[in-house]
Formats: sequence, structure tokens, C-alpha cells
Amino acid sequence: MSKKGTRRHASGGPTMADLAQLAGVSKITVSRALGDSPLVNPETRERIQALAREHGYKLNISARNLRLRRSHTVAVIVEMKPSTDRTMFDPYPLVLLGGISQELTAAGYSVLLTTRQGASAAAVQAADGLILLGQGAHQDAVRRFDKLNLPMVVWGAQSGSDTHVVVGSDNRLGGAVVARHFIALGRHRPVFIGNPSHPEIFERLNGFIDALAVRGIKPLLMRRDEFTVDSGMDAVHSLHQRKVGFDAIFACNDLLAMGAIRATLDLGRSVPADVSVVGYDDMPLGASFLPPLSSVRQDWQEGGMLLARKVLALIEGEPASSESLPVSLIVRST
Amino acid sequence: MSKKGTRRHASGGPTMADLAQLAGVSKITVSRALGDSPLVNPETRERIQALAREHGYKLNISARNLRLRRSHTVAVIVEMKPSTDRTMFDPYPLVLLGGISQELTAAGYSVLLTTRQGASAAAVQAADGLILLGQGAHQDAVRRFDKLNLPMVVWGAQSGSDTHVVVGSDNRLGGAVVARHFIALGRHRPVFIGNPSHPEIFERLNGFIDALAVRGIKPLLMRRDEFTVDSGMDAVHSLHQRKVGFDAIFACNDLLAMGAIRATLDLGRSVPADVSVVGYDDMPLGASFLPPLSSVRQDWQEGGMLLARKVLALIEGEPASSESLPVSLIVRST
DNA sequence: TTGAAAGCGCTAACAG
DNA sequence: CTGTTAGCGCTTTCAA
Repeated sequence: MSKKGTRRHASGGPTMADLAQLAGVSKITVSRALGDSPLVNPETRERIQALAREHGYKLNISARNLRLRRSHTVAVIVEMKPSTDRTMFDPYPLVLLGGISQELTAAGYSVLLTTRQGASAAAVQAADGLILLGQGAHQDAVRRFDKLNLPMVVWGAQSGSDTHVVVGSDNRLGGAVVARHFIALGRHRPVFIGNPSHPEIFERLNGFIDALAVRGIKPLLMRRDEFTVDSGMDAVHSLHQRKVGFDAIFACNDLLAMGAIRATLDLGRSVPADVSVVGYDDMPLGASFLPPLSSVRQDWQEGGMLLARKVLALIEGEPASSESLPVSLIVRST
Repeated sequence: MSKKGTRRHASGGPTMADLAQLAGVSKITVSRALGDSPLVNPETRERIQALAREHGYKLNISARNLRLRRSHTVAVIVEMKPSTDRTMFDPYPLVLLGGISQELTAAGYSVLLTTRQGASAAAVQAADGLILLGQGAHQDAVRRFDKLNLPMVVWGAQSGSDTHVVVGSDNRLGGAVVARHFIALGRHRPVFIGNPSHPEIFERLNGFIDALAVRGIKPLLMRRDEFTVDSGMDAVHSLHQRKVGFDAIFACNDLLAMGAIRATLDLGRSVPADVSVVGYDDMPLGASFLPPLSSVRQDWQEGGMLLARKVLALIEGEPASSESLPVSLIVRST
């Protein structure tokens, strides 16, 4: 009759006090038994645990958190604006989340997922730590969350000045590896397509430039803000109109690469005979693209796990430093 | 010196008691003031809220939850196994999550993200409600979570018998809409490519079949378990080898559709002159595919928001029923 | 309109 | 090995 149907769901189950009474011991003994404390007699412990199972006992997390003054929660702040910019539009962020979640739950923590807007919610402030995902995390956002004064780890590229713990894949290496690939193929008029105002892309570009410089080669930068097929096509068409020669393209994303390839073929040039092309991210579709796309692959799952381990370390008061993960060049037909 | 560096982060801020003392009122008045209760004098309220801001007061969620016997948390259980099967590998689940998160945080709830493995964690049992994502959610998983006896909503297709609240897009309509499109084009030898053992796909197939039946047309089912380009190509090649005629293909996913198109072109037939092809999901890449892919689009964002609204309703003890969202056929060049 | 008392369920500290 | 005491920070009675 009461309109509040909530009671039905909440609570209802036995508490530690109930179990204590059933077992003829004190609450604290139950607490210890369920926590596998060595302080409790093995038999007693077994008995209590059995009782707990039998009666469907469920630990009241809020009570424990209150007592322990910890939420056992890490807030993951994702940038979800569905822009045509790259952001979180590809499947990878989800894999990243998978890695984070796996590692965190294994450690007894929960993952509180929020967007940047929702991040002001009370629950986020109550978290024991913070993980920031999404490019652009570096600029304004980081500072905002800094003020929460929580252990924080961000995904991306170390942007010079900042003092945060940053985990990301080794974008500089990614660029270098492509450069070396082009050098090995004897290319000497390489082009870079992408938007270097993203710190990660900037790193890729720099790695690319530096590794090419060894052979005295200087790549041409085709700045493109959108990470789409169309944008890639446009870049190549623009090169053609400006009568710029090129024999290799490093696109900082697979969609750009696909567009670049298509435009190149349209112009009557062959890939890879006339022009080599390498993309980034190694998205599943790349392998079945025609021709099968060469690409730089990063290990998102591992990245997520690493992020998680770092926050956990910080939460425990241990030190943690920025780290970048290796990447690998997958050579297919382009 | 103590190894436990945690103290640094936890607590530290003022409590309601502190504010009470500062304001010269009682704890409960502070509580009411911060909760915008009408029971408190507007001036007092203003004064207390100012004080709270000034001193950086933060509500202790655990304490409130303990008292209220609610966690203000909804657990979202995602299937994240990175299989080549569709599952959560595409970008869409993230958009779904975005919708859920947006709606839930707006209502003052937080999103607890878990994988199926981690779902046994205590924090999940403490949630006020459950949202299940990922195909296959229907079979075994649903029952497992049923036992938690929490308000629960699942994403997918109503599979006949089950009594749960299911939100999903109208897959049957999706199939019908494609069928009508084919009929309008005068096609009469349509093929369906996909795996109907997924409830959602099964619905698409049925909608397709039923709408075609109106014209006495019976589609051919090419069962394919993988949702990949290769799988799509394989299906068409297999049709060709078996010398089966066809003039229209409905692939239950865009990758399959792309594969089907490529194979069709390989066989020297034209798309769409000889064969019409429609995919599903309308992934971003589809528009820049050659030829631009026609596809059925579902509104994931809205789906997520609807899921959220349903659990919230259930949590409040209000009734909620299954619902499916409209889909739209995006006709491009295939 | 405000307050006092009580207790949500749990665990750290100290005693036995 | 087990228990007693106390209290985490908040809000719902009930009383003023």
C-alpha cells in the first residue's frame, strides 16, 4: 500500500549481528571469520561462513566504507561526446575499460563510470581514485579534477610540463617504427596526415620526423582535423592538386589511411608499388580492407590494466610513475 | 612514516557536525539546509550553504547510503569478451553506456560498470538496480542475476518466454523495413546473411520473412556465425558455387554487408544494379564505403536513456514494461 | 522552524 | 582465540 516500493529490494537480508546470534558468537568474530582473519579459529570460521552462505548473507558495503573511510571505488571519467573527431568513437575505449575493470575488480575495487559532465556528482568525489580517459584530457579537464585532490592517472601522452601520472602507448615509438619501415622500403618523400594538436598525435609525428632525420629525410605534414575516410581522401587530393610528389603516407588513424589509399588509387597510382601507406590503431576492418592495411597496433587491454595498477598504487600511498607501452607495426599489403 | 598513505586522501574535510558548530545550529539543521528542505528558514539555509561551499564540505555518501539503506547506484553488466563475434566490439555499446550514464547521473545515481565475471563482487549486490548489456544476456546470465532479486532491465530482444523488462530496438521492424525496400525495388530473390541464434538477429530475420511473405516471396537464409567482412564474402561465394540466384542481400551487420558487396563485385555483378544490399547498424564507415552502404540505423543513445529510465522506475517501485525503439532505413547507393 | 536522541551495519582498538 | 566498547557521518522519528 505504501507507495515506496523500495523497501522490497533494499536490505531484508541478515546482518552480521544476526549471524552472530545464530552462531552464538559476537559480531566481531563474524566479521573476522568472513574476512578470513587468521585471528579466528578455523572451525569457527568454517561454521560461520557456512551459516553466511546458507542464510544468503550480504556484506553491507556502505557500512564498511563508512567505517573504513574508503569507498573502494575508482571513478573513470570518459569523454563521450560523439564527435566526428576521434575521441571515444572507436571500439578501443571499451577494451581499455575492460582492462581497467578487470584489474580493479580483481583488487576488490569497483569502477564508477562517468562522463565529464556527470563528474561533479558527489559519488565521484567519494571515489578513492580517478582515471581520466579521452584525448583532450590534458588541457582543461586535468586541472579541474586535480582540485579533487585524489590519486589520479590519465591516459594519453605526457605533455611536457605536467606532473601527473600518465599512461599511454609509446606514440613516439609508433612514429619511429613507421619511419624505419619507410626507410627500409627506400621511400624518401613521406607524408604525415593527422592533427598534431592532439598530444598523442604530436608524439607520433615527432617520432616519425626524428627517425626520418637520420637519413636526412623531412616529411611533409598534411594537417587534417577530422579522423575520417573523407578527410584522408581530401588530403591526398589536395597533395595532387598542389603537384606535390610523395611515395609514402603515414596516417595517424586507420580511417585516414583508408581514405588516403582510396584517393591514391583514384589518381591512378598503385599501393604499395608507388606509394606505401601505414595507418594507426589496427582496427579489425583494416585486415579486410582492399588492399589489406598495414597499421600500428597498441595494446589497449594492457593499457587499461596498467592504468588500474597505477591508481591502486597511488591509493595505497605507493609511488607511481608515468609509463608508456610498446606498439607494434603490423605489415600487411600497403 | 606509516606505510598507510591513505589517510592523506580519505576524509579530512569538514562533516555536517563541523558545519553545525560553525553555524551555531544542530547537525540536522545542516542536513536539511543542504538538502534544500522547506523545513528550514531560508536565511539559515543560505548561510549554511555558503559555509559549506566556503569550507569545501563534501557529503559522505557512504554514511548517507548506510542510513538510507540505498546505494544510489545501478550496476551495468557488460559482456566484454573480445571475440570476433559481434558482442560489444563495436563502438555502439559505448554510446549505449553514454545514454545510460547521462540519464542515471541526472537522477543522482551512479553507474557501476562491471564485466560478467566481476559481477559477483559485493558492490554489485549492493546496487539498487541492474542493467544487462550484451547479446547472450538472455540465456544463462539473466537467470544468474535474477537471483540477486534486484530491479533489472536487459538490452536486447524479448525472447518469448521471459518475463523481464527488455529494452531494445525494434529488430522485427528493421527486418520488415528492408523487406519493403526490396519489394519496392522489384527484387524477388532475397538472401539473409547472419546468425539467427542471437535473439535480436532472429527477430530481424522474422520481420524480414513476414514482410516478404506478403508478396509470396521467401528469402534464403545464409547462416554465418561471424560478423566479419570475410564471413560476408564467404557467404556470397558459397551462393555462387551452389549456383543459387539472388538479387538482394540483407546482412544483419555492416561488416557482413561490406563483405557481401565486395564478393558480389568480384563475381562481376553490379551493386545495386544487379544486387541490392542493405546492412545493419549504420556504422560511420558505411557512408564512405564504396559504394556507400545502405543500412538500418538504431538509436543507441536513446536506447541507453530508456534503459536507465526503466530501472529507475522499477527502483522507485513503479511498473515498467518492455519497449522497443524505432529504427530507420538509411538508403545510400547499395 | 529547530533540536535531541537513536541507530543504520560495520570494524579498530583494546582487553580478556 | 574471543568479546566489549566505541564510533564512522548521516537522517528519521519524536518532541519542543
